Amino acid sequence: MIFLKDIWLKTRYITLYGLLMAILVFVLKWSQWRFLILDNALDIYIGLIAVFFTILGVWIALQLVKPKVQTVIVEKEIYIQPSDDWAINEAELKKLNLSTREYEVLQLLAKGQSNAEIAENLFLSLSTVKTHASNLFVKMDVKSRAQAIEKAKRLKITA
Amino acid sequence: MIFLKDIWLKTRYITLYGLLMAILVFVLKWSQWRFLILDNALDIYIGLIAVFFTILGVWIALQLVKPKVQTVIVEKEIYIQPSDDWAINEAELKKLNLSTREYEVLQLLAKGQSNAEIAENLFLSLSTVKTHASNLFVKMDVKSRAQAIEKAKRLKITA
DNA sequence: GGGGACTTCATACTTTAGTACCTATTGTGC
DNA sequence: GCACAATAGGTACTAAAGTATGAAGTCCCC
Repeated sequence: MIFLKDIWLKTRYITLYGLLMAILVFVLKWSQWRFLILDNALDIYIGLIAVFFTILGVWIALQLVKPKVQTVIVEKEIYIQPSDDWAINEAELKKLNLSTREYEVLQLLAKGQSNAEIAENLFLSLSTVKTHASNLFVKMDVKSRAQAIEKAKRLKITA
Repeated sequence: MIFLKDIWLKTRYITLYGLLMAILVFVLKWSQWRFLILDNALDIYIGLIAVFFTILGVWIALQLVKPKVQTVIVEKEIYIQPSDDWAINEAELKKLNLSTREYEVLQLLAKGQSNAEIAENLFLSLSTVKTHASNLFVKMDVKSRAQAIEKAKRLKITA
């Protein structure tokens, strides 16, 4: 049913337009006899159609117009330590023998993110993040994320 | 002349629309004779008008409608080199306006200690440590000890 | 001497974190 | 093909962390 709803949402305007056209054709077919009798009324007839379809066109356009996206850039101060000693990094990192995913989790964890936030950022479930974090703590020989952050910062193994 | 130009700019769409209508009426008046002969062609005639005015409506709407503006705020990170590595410490610390006890708690917290451990080290109850920590987080504008540690290390306000 | 901070502690509660254990899939190397 | 590591995810539980609110004492300053 979700599938059908999706199609409806994507094609609703076209569908509505089609239906309107169909109804209109029917109305015209039925009403043209009256107008053919009152031959002089053709101008009015045409005028009404013109107005109607103009309004319809305006309406369609209003529905379809894509909102323009205006980007506002807000400056945000970020303090970062000037990288002087920049090598211990690799050596200590290898010792820990972390897997790719574990390291990725550590990166975000060391930025102070919660498990839920990490899960969102890495497109993982909360369970998986917890599993990775738990394994990470064992490998790093720490007992909490707080200690993990402290150690990561101390060993300079964070990006 | 500027005055005239101003009026033109403000009313150009309406004027153009009026002109188009006038031309159309003329064309219709002239052409209806032919269509009245080919009576069966009325449907096609109506159809063409419908399509034409729909398109016209869309065009008018696109010209007149103010674009929907959707504002997206993007944070631009500006990396600031903390001036001289080992003095910001004091400056940043003062900004936070921490009390003595809060700062002591922060010290241990930033070493990765749990609330219980901090309580032991400072001879406080767990409640008190939690209270200090909570107030600390407010002053530091963070939401968890993880963020507090990260920020403390980044600002270099730990002993 | 009263108001305002800081400090200490408590209770009650909600939310995260963390652990343990299990299933399942996908590459990689032997 | 199969073992193995890595990845992803689930349930169920316990343990911390964090919030809210209130109470009480100390110290200092106007």
